[in-house]
Amino acid sequence: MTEPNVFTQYIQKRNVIVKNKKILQSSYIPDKLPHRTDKINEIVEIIAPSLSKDKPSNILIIGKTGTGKTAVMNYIGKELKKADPNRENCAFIYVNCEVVDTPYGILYNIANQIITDPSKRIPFTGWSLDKIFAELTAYIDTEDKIFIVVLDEIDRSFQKNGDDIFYYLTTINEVLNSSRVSIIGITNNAKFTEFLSPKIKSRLGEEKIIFPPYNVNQLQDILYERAIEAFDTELLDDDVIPYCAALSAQEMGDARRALDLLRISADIAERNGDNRVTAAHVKSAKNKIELDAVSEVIKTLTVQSKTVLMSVIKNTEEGMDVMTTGDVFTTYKWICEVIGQSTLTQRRVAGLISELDMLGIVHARVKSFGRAGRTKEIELNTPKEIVGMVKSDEIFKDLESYRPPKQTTLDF
DNA sequence: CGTCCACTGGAATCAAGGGTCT
DNA sequence: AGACCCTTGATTCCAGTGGACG
Repeated sequence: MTEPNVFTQYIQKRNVIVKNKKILQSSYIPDKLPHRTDKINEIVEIIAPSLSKDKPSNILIIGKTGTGKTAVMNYIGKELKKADPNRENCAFIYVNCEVVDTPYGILYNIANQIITDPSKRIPFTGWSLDKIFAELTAYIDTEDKIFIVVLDEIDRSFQKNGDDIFYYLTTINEVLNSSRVSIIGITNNAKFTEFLSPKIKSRLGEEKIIFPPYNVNQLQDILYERAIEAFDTELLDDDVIPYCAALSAQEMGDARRALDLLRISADIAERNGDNRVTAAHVKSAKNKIELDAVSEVIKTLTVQSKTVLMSVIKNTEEGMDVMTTGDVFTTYKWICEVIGQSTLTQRRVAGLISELDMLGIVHARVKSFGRAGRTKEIELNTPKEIVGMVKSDEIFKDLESYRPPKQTTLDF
């Protein structure tokens, strides 16, 4: 037995409901993907020629978040490895463009999955893109196989960097002698292709596969499939899975959400020391997820962004429900002065506000006040807990002790 | 109906900071 | 050490723009 320690009481108190946590993780690749066999077959049919060194068509996979796009591709990758264990005929490369969203990063990732020789690895910064292109192309051509490159969340990269890398990746075959590269792009933005240049558009979308959202029943099946592996299902109330499924079905059939919901519900139950998972746990799990999502975003904000957000909060507290860019900027300048931070230009602050809007932290709409000008109408759109979190941030500690200059006079 | 405000949105550019290469 | 390269955040410039006011 282990010696008693600070964790002992915690571990003992905890009821174990989930046998295997990993299975409920959305990154886990199950052996069975319910309601996706048709899509799997479709894709397999297209890329099967790669096993005999014939280049398959490029594929564009379109579908909302949590419709199983990534899971299906990873599953196929796993199966491909089984079919060709030594990567003699084809190699499967997966890059998530949301995680690495710079051209350099994407290329670096692809290259280092292909290049096995440690001495030839590409440094994570420092080279020119041209050089990586050249090096990668040369390396690929020393082999004689089909490279299947999966670019997940491909639209993220495109938004930031345009289509240069896609151009390179789709034209690479013209300079290759022995090997061939085929691209599988995954996007959740159906309109993504509209913004591509025509040439790349037709190349990338040689084959298109649409992943429709799951409906309630399908979500239930998916959850159930995982639940029997992960749980002692006796410990789940009967209405838990249907409830999780129903909640996520409202959110466009997002299976990832459904799984998160189930996992966190069980987590909360365990932590409370309850011995069953109930619908009430699901409810609090839902709240927790929503809150976590926002606080995660807040944490990664730059100092300047936080200051801008703080300005919006301050203005709201001063009784301004809606405000203009100018209002925010005034407060922003004031806050910067108090906490001793350099101020940005109004143009930049306006940009930061737009970013906060896109993140859903504030609500901003451009509105014209006629002759009184045109500006954004900004509203705070954040739960209390988050506001508290921002305010308690260390960078604003000077602000608390500081008494704001009286701007409005209210006589009682 | 035209004017004109107070910004917006986009593009080009800069500076700093990460790094490699010779 | 100096020449380059990429990324990121910030800056500068400038041509719009919706609609209340005159």
